[in-house]
Amino acid sequence: MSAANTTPTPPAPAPSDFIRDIVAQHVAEQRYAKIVTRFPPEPNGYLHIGHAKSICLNFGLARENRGQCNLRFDDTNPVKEDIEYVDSITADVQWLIAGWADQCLGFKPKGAHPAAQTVDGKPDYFLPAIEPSALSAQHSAGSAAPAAEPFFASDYFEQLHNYAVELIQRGKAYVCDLTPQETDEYRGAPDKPGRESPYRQRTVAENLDLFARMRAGEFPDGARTLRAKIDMAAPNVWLRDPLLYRIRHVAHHHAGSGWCIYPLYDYAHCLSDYLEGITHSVCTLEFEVHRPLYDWVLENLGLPRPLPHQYEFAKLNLGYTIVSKRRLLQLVNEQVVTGWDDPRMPTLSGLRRRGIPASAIRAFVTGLGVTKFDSVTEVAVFENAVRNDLNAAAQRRLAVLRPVKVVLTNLPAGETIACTATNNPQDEHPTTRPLALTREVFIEADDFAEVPPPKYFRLKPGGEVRLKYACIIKLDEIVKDAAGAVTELRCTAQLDTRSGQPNADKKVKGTIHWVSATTCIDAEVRLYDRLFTVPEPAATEDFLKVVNPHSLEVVTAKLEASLACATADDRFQFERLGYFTLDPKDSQLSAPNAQPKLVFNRTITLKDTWAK
RNA sequence: UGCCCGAUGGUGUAAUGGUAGCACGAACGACUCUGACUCGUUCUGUCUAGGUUCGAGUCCUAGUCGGGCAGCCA
Repeated sequence: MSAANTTPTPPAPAPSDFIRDIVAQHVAEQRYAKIVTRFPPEPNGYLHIGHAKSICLNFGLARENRGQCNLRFDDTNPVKEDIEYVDSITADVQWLIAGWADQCLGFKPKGAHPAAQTVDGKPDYFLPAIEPSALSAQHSAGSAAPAAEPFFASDYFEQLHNYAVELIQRGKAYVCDLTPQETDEYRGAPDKPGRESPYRQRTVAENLDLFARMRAGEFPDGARTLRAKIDMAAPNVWLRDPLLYRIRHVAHHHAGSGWCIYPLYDYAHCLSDYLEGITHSVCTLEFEVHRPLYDWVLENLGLPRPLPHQYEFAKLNLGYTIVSKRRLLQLVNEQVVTGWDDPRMPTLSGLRRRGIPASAIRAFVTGLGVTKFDSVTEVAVFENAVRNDLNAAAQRRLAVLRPVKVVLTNLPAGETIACTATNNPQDEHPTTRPLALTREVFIEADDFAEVPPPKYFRLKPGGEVRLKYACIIKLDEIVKDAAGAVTELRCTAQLDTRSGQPNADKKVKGTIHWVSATTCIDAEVRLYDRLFTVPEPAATEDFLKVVNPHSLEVVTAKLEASLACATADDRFQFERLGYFTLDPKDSQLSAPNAQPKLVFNRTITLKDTWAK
């Protein structure tokens, strides 16, 4: 059974925050027929843990109000975007919400564009999501996979263009010939009003003609722009005749080669929301000063349907972590990591490959709350959510990372003693598996000390320790090679201390893990540690200088034989060590005519309160 | 220094004019065939100054500190 997708969502306390309160009030007032939110990434990088907060908020809002949340690519800048990112983002979102908010995910019919309609006698465009019931109906009808895809702002270029023409006709927008440098100068400064462009008073006819010629490709990049006519003296600089369209003679990864003018965020985003019937447009704090512009565009077009509104919250900052697509791209480009999905990366792909369940990420971000306070969350909170999830989900196994050989001198070679191990003591009705104790076993190097520190519970000269699920052993003799290195520990096994035997209840202070030297298998195990050495890497002068040089250590470990059948969906706890999972990329489970190659990633260590 | 936003233990948050609570963390202890889990005890908080009020973390004013905004990025 796969632990990856069956981890039950923890009994989440009904979240409450200022945005949910607003939505709840709108629901109570019946302001909208249905709550519709959206998650609008730009396809210029992979999604990371910070996006998880936004995804869970937007999909949570939809889920809690029987609404919908559209996945929409905010792809209005073709020079920075790529189809690779469209695919990874789509997969990551679906992974994160799987089993939780699948029914809320808004897709549109493949290839669909907003349809012209009439509302209250006014022309309008609308592109609603496919009803989830329609999607599942197609499934059960046995037809091919429903032809659905995410939303793309670039699918609205035609409508956006029509709205721009409308704005020009209303005298609310004009074509400006200022160069980029001049535009900056004319804008003024936050504490100094700007100056009006000399092109501001062009006639509607002139603007219409020029805008048409912009679209027709008559002018080079940067020669002209379309600008909103608002107020060059506004204290909010985003209201100083902001740019609506710029000229870029490049093809678009989704829209093709039909355009050489592309809309800017502030113009495209609010209208994309409107076209999809979004009711609550939730974004991060840095867009707060853009909200008046969001409202201005919609209000000045006289649109017939209820308008969406923007609400802002503080994005996630995590200790010892970089949450910035630009900087993560740098880590990839400079090969500090092996790729966007390197298990040390805070990307959703990296976390997934590392073995962190989606349910743990959801529990983590849900517990954070939603506020307008710019904060930094300690990694311990995230790690706690991961351990919490995995403790309940993971199958226990025995594995030795740094082996030391132990010989049980009173056990004849070739004899095996059958033991029984518990798969997960957290289960209500735990299952078991057989384990074989043999004359030679491996134990963890850390679990033996010739000169033990105070309060050392493990194996020491003359001391006793329990081999978990087997019996108590006593260390009689330490064998070393010529160089003085320990080669073998000779012990006596107290077989009557096994479960079910007369002395089973004998207590020793320490219990350690082990594997049979004759039946164990070898595997590569990758031990990950945090990628940065300081709590706020983004705040340092050069974050590449605080990369942890020990973020990855690779060992060849000895694993109990049952692990040979592991699958990439399994989550394991190697007892007393931590949580591990098969690396889905580098493991070769069914290599023809060859031994399967097992590569395990350490997801996270167990908590260790025995400080060393 | 123009505009906008924010401030509750070490960290993240709750309390919507009426007992400052929860989680993480830390310390100690109990339990333990995982030094895990679980359980128990303890620790630390309303930025400052005024005002309104029977009563203020909450409302008002001023200040302090922090964040954001001057891309033809999103």
